[in-house]
Amino acid sequence: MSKRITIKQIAAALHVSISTVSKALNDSYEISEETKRKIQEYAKEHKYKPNTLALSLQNKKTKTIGILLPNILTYYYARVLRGIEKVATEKGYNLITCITNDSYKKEVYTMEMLSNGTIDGFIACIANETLELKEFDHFKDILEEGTPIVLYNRVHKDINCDKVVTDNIKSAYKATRFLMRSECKNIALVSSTKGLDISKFRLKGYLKALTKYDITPNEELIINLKSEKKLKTRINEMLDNNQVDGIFTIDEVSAALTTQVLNKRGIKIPEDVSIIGFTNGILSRYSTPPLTSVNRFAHTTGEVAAARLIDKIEEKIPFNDITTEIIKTELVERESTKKLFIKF
Amino acid sequence: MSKRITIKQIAAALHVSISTVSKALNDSYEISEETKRKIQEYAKEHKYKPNTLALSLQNKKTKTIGILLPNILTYYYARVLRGIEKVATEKGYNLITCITNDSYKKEVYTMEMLSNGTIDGFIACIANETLELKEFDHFKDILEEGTPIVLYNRVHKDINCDKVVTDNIKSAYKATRFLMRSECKNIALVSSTKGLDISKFRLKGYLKALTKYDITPNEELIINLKSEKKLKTRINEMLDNNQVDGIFTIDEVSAALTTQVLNKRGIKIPEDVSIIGFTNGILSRYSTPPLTSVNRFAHTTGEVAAARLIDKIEEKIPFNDITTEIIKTELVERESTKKLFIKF
DNA sequence: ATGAAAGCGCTAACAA
DNA sequence: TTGTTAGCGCTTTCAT
Repeated sequence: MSKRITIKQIAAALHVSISTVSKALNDSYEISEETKRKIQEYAKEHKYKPNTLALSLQNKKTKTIGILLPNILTYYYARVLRGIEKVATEKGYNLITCITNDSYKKEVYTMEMLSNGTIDGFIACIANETLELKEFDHFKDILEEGTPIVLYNRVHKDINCDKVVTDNIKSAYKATRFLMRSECKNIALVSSTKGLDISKFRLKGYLKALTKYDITPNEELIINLKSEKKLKTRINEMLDNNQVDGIFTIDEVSAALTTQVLNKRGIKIPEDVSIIGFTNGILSRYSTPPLTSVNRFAHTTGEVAAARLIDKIEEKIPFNDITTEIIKTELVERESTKKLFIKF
Repeated sequence: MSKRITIKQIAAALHVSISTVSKALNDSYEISEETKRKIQEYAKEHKYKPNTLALSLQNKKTKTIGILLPNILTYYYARVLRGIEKVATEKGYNLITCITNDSYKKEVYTMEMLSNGTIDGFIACIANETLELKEFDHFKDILEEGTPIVLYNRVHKDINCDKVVTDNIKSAYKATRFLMRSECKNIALVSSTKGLDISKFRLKGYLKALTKYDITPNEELIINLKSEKKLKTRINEMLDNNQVDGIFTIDEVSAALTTQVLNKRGIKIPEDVSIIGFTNGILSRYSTPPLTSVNRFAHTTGEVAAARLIDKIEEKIPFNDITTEIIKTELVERESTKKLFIKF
């Protein structure tokens, strides 16, 4: 257990000054080849590694980004993280990752903790609780201090910083329209994320599509619950009392549970009922049958957010140049919807 | 954009010395109530936050743990991370998370990067490539330096440090036995992770169970591929030419694809064929039908690893006290296997 | 009760 | 070409 060696120790061992060692290790032109060689050799031999902390203290730059995720078990966030990680690594940045669990308190605490020189900037998705409380002072304070923040997925207009979002309304509109074009007449909506913005916006897109095509929305066909707990029961009830030939599921869990219910009832997908999902995650790809769904490009979201933040940190963009990037979506056709012969 | 304030600035503003400010902020008994009040008020007013970097440099402790994950999209690793995160937060530690993508180079680079004062210890899952190359010097060097490491899931005997693992052989044995007890005679194995230790060990457990119950393993019933690419084709071939009434799938993706194939062929689960999976992730829970599978307690794995590492860091356990913790598994019965009436 | 000074590991301006 | 010194933000002896 040989502790790490410092520049000072090298200096002492080689009877030169500390700054000579520093310069030699940085390959400065000021130092003679002879001395450089000697010092570098000694350093290598003793596995010298510069102390990052000391460097950061000096440069006022840590090359570290703080990431806030509401959770990591949802495929979407895992993929966003992957995207961030990719460009961060390319540009030599490390990631400090914190999972807020959608708690306001944890979010505030974490941001306080990290905004003291530990990180150069934040990439964050606002916790649900924070959004409900409408308490954004911690974001504002940090921006005030000159630390850049990029918000993704969940944002709020009161926080004046860069944002990367998905157009939920438009995407839901397109998904619903797709069902109509594949000849579905009675299109239901199933959600287990009531209360979240995404749920609100996707519902809006669904309603917009129906209205646009002169279909009066039927309340009985809209299941919008806060959790997945009673979802199966409600879907069964709906199917007991209504004719349904298309279902737009707002989140992956809803899609999976809907599929399970239909299967239990002996309803064939897509022959009897078509299903279209949102968020093209692992559940969609590997479900039986594979699910047609809206791909959100989570990975791109992460990449864009990271690139933007790093540009801000490195002052390639002025701090006050604020933008909102909208990541487009794409419909991935699989086997849970009927093949369309008329393309549009 | 008002930059962060330092202790020095407070001292200047209040015409006291730096050390007085430091002591006052730390509520030292040496300072008069009067002065303390004045200083603390001023600090609060100007939102003073101590610079973590400077503190870490001083204490030689960063209260930060480096986490190495082969990937984050697999539910298992996401859950391990969650477990680590939980205890780390409780004990006031931050996490620097790095995804190695199973690359040896990235693993070495990351560990080099972080082991320079940035982190107090590592929790790591060895990258596949590293395991293939059998190159463990980076781990050994870091341990030499006195930085503790806890390895989880994938380990190697040449690395002498704390470990947290699953008993793959035993678990696979139990899963296979379960199929036999639910009256399956011809039990196939499907894997898309050939080459990994997990694949090797689970296969071993499967064979052990067959042998134990006097069944001669049939090579035609063992599909062990390196990726999921040709998996469906191979499963179809197997089903074309063999009688199969039980399938042990070694990973979640194999389970999902097997389910898709059976469904396409009109084979009923579990009436015609029972399936049992490994790793009780999101795919198992939400598949149609829900999958009976071996639960690995990924969350516990993370918790145990983190607790152990922090104890090491805080020197509650001597550095040389090395243990290997085996996390037990549990079979979660769902709908992809026949109900057993004889419990065991 | 307050302050001066050294030091954590390193860089960089300046001097020799 | 090499060394001295100050300083990054903070804590902690040791004087005063």
